[in-house]
Amino acid sequence: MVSIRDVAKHAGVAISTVSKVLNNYPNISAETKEKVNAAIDELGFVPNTIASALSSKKTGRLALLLDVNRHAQSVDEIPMQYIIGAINKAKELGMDIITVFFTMIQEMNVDETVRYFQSQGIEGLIVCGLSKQDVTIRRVVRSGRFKTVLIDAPGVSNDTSSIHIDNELAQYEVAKKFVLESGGSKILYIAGKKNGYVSEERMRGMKRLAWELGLTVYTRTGGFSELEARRITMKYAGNKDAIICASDLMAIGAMKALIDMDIYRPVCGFDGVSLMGYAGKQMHTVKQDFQNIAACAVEELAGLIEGRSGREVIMPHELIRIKYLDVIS
Amino acid sequence: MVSIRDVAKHAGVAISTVSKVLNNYPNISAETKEKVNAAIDELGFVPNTIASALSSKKTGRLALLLDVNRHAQSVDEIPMQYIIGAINKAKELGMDIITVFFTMIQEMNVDETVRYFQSQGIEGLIVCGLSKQDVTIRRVVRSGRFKTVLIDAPGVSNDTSSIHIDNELAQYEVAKKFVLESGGSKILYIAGKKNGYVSEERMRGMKRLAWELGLTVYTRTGGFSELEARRITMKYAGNKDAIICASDLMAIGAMKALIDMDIYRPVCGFDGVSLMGYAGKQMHTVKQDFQNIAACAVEELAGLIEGRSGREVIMPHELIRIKYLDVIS
DNA sequence: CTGTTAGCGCGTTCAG
DNA sequence: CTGAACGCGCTAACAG
Repeated sequence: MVSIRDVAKHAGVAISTVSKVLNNYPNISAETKEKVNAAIDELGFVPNTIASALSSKKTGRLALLLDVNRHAQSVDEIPMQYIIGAINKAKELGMDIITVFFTMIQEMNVDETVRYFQSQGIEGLIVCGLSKQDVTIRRVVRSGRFKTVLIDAPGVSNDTSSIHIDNELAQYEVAKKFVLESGGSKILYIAGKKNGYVSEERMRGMKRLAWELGLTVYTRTGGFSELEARRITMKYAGNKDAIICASDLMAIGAMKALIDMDIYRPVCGFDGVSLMGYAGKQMHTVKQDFQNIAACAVEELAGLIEGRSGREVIMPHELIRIKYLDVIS
Repeated sequence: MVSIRDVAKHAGVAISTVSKVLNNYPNISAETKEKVNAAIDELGFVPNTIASALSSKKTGRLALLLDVNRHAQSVDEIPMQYIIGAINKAKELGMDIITVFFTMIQEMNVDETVRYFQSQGIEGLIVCGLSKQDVTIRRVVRSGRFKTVLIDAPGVSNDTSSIHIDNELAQYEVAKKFVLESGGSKILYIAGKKNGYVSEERMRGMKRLAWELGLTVYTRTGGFSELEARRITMKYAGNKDAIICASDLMAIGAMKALIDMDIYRPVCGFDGVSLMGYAGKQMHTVKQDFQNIAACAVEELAGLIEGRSGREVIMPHELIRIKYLDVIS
């Protein structure tokens, strides 16, 4: 392995000079800079991130915490989009990301988790979809030992930012468009989780609309589960005019139930996952750009690490209509 | 940050002794081991992986190379399953994984890629679904600088293992069961990619069956694309008895085409993705356990790193029938 | 069985 | 503007 020392020797300068060239320090003559770069090229020198991290105490390593059930044959489109967005942006910024699942952390206590990240040289955390019962993670975040960006969860502090779309507004908007278009006033609203942050916000949006349009809204929580949404629809959709769901997956469940019940009711979703297309239906929904959200989270985290203060970032959303052909074409 | 030195002082032993305790070296008396462990607990010491890696030259870092189009609203179930399986196993073995996408590497040349991995202290690569035109990655692998496990691609050497199901057999089996059950002898076979490894193997299985049962098989390559499979089906399915696809995604495309054409033909898939359930159809297919395959790949890679020689590992597959309710229940 | 001594490859003063 | 020297936290021979 060719090291910085070899480069220095080859270029006829001191090690520190090479280091300075590498890290773009000022006060290096263009001439020596050239010499050094030439030597680097000739020797095929590769700066060793590990040594650099040890010495500088800056690792540039982030952890992306995701909530996926490892055994379920679940539909993991959203986590995957987060991963893609985060990794690409991290690469761009010269950082690297390790992906961690909530399930792994659930097997550890706060201390172990902190130690795990610490020993790995993790400087920052991006936590996706934290809910109120994820106490361990919550405490890890609050320990303040890591800069953190929370996606879809509140919590801003000096070293914690929060990033999400305006869930209340989005739910309000999409539901309004949907209701005005499909008519009807007796609505079945299948919400997310009780105590879920985004769920509550979306619920508020729904309530606001109900008040505004004088709708009768019957609400149940489906836990973002397709199956549960299906059950709820079976049970309560019969005497309603339309169904509004707090996620696309639940909307699919609702649609399946309607098919089984052999009745038609318009359905409205939320998230804009491409999976919807496979359900073969046309539907109003809110589209979130998960990749972009994750990318912004990485940038935000880089900012926190560099010393900026935490803040709340609201991402844009879009109202769309997913159609059968959207996926295929 | 409390370091190994502090622990040593606190326990009244030498630094190296602590190190030995940490790494479970032999020849340490139970007594001093206790002392050291006590000190570790009291001080809340966290071994620094980075320093350890620098010193020992063993990083325990693997890269998982995945082929996902970053911009496509693609269906990423399979990559996600690989990620989950690999990460969980890696954690279990005390290694860590960074995920890398083919697209990132395509922007680099061989040298840059090797350097990138080297500088990150990557010791091993798990490459999923390498195809013949991925020349850069191919060369990186052949450079022999990294231990490598190839999932779904051939190539065994001293420091390279290959791991995959028996594609020929699986295609043969599922197609046979499918054909015998649904009847008919004029088959449209939508293969994967020309020059794709798994594609060719599956094709061989199909040919063997055709020969054995005296089937007439009309073959087109759909490039594992849903849209392409759809086009092919539109064009050629009319005068066939059944359609066999080299992937579930293409099977979905075929089904959609059949719906559009308003004709019925039985369809057979391959992979066993849960996504199939959303298409709302019942279908024969081959089920692969992607999580398990990835987990085995990690283990295999760990073995290679420890000095074992490369080899070929054949994973089991299953013949299943995906039904409408499989996903939901 | 334990302690001493060298580094691993790099970043960073601080003299020159 | 440059270079010598030290140390990051740990592992790995070697002595004892």
